[in-house]
Amino acid sequence: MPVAKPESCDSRVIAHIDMDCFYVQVEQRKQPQLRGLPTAVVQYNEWKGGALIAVSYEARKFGVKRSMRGEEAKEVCPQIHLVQVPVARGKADLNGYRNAGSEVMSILARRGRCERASIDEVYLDLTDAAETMLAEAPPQHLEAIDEEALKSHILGLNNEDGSDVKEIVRNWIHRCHADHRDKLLACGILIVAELRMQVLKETEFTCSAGIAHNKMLAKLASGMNKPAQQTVVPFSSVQGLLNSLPIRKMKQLGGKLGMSLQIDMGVNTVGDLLQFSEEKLQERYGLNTGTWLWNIARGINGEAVEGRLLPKSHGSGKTFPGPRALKTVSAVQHWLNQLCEELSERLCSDLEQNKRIAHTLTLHARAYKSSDSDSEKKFPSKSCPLRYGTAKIQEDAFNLFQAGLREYIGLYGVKSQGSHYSRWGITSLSVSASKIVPIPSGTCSIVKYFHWQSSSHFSSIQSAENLRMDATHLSPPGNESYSEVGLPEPKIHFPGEDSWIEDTTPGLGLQEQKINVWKDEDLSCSPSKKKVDGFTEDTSPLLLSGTQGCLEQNQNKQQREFSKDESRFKSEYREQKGTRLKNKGTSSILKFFKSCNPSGTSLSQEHDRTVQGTDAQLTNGAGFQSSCHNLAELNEVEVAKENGTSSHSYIRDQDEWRREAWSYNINEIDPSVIDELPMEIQDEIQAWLRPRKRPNNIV
DNA sequence: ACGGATGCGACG
DNA sequence: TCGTCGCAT
Ligand SMILES: Nc1ccn([C@H]2C[C@H](O)[C@@H](COP(=O)(O)OP(=O)(O)OP(=O)(O)O)O2)c(=O)n1
Ligand SMILES: [Mg+2]
Ligand SMILES: [Mg+2]
Repeated sequence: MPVAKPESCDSRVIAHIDMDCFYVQVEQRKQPQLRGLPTAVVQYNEWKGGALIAVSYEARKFGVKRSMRGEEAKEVCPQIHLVQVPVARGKADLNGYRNAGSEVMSILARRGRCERASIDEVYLDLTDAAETMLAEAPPQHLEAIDEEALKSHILGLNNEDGSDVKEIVRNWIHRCHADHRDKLLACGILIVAELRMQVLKETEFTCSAGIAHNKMLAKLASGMNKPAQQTVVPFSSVQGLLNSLPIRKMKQLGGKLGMSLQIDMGVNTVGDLLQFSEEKLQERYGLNTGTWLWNIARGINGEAVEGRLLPKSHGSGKTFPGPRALKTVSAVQHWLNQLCEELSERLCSDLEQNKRIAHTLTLHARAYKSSDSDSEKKFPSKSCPLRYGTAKIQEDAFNLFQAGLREYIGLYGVKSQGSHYSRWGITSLSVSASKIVPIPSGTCSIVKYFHWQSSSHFSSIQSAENLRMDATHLSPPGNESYSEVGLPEPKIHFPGEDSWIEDTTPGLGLQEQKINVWKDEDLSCSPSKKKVDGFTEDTSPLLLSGTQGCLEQNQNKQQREFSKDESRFKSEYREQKGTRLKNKGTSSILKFFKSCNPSGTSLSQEHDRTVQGTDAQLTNGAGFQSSCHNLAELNEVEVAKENGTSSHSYIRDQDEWRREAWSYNINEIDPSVIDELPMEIQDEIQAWLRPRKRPNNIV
């Protein structure tokens, strides 16, 4: 499964940092009186006290475990404090934890490349920082070693046996005879200790860390001594560590693969893997996995730490177990609306804070079918272009659901829902947004070039044509092959339920309105917005809801400044196949931004991946106040213009879609702007220009 | 079918 | 690509 990479002598300094009982700490920061007490975070208190998803170390002493029920926990630890996960829109709301995780990450990213590995952990590549320290201020010459560093656990050292451990650690850090790799790890110890102290000081959270020469070992080490400790894996201790390590403890081997190794191959420890040749492992588990296993057995893991602080997707979902399964279309629609509302908020936050736009909306569902106790059938996932705006997301998600449902039902006969309404039940629903790319807004001159402009409030009602058109307006690298599931199709009739749905055939506008009305009636749980006019879908400004990292806020201010500019910039991009700019690769622009954006307070790393072939067509009303709202409208406006000026046919094949999405009209770019760009960018742009003067691909 | 809500990567 | 699956926190 995991991809393998080579590297004979890997001397990188990699750290893995994992927050201690993270959700608990987040709640304890909110309620400091809970600190030091046995505490757990539960979600959905109603049933058996809710399920535990995080447990404090005090509570763990009593045997309290994750996935216990609240009531169980009370049994083994009567004094335990159970804190509920916040609920919004009838579902768990994890945003507080996400934001807390972002706080931590912005600190941990200070000393080297940082990869968000989960909501509470990151990998760091500290190689450069360690090398620099070794050259400029080697630990050997330091008189005072930080106390936190002295508390490190160094695998393979004679510690844990009584004598003065800190002295031993101090000696290990200081010693001059160490080989280069150990010296680098010694630097890693100091850097990580410092980072962890900064995290504690600035967030009040403790964390634990592993420091090693690769991600696998660092991850392994971070979990060995918790909480609030750090563990180092010198090269010399690797084999000893792995030889006795149960195979399931290795990341990626905790499931079927690990079980297969154990049962089919008799591999109980990672060391047991050494007996098998790479070919043997490949033969059984495939080329990639085979090589990966062979390497893992030897402590080799060349996977790079990706520089990515932000998630690649956003999802919102809920399960409806057993008797609670959704059995009517309107119930599904209700919950889809909730999920989409949350998703839309988070997309809006992402846009504001990180200037990123998501391009694909996906709906996942699970269903059971009690027709002939043949339950457990796969409900197909469906995706479509993502249009911003809560109501649009809701509408599109609902259409995706209907498309999935038609398929799902069709698989065993469309007829059956006629007389006795469907026998299906939806046991889980989720919507997610993916293909998230930064809005290109590179150098200062480019930023100036993009005048964020105001847009008036248009109706959000869209024609079916536009619904297709705006799909690819702002597009991620190479996508745009979308099926028609996003198109409004005749609604399925479910007699006896959802009566109003049956007469929504004519237009989206009607349906939209009805949805809103329905929402208004039955959705009192949604606090912020009460005004629903048929058009403006979501008037609650997301800006107010965020407890967002202050880091990005600065950039928002910057954008607000630009947004005051009334003038308008517009360009269309046209690009030919083959000259498409890649996210990674040899783009000079990419290199340029990489070299000039080493530090920064924003979690957004847009500059590292600028020039996605998209263009900023964003406009913005009064400041940024309604930015999210306007974005959706803007898409439509631009599309409409596009239609008018270039007379596109909206019946095009996928290839045309692709070109469309990447295309722009170079003639509308002011040449003088190019002169302001750095030379290496100018070169590249000049290279684009010539081949670009070509006839259009459009009719 | 009460182990929920998310998120990532690889496969075909 | 999309959709499915595995694995993870
Ligand atoms: N099955 C899981 C595992 C984790 N989490 C959430 C709650 C945790 O607090 C957070 C981090 O997961 P960890 O595995 O890192 O566990 P903790 O941080 O809670 O404890 P530890 O100190 O062992 O890392 O993710 C979750 O919701 N569901
Ligand atoms: Mg943790
Ligand atoms: Mg974790």
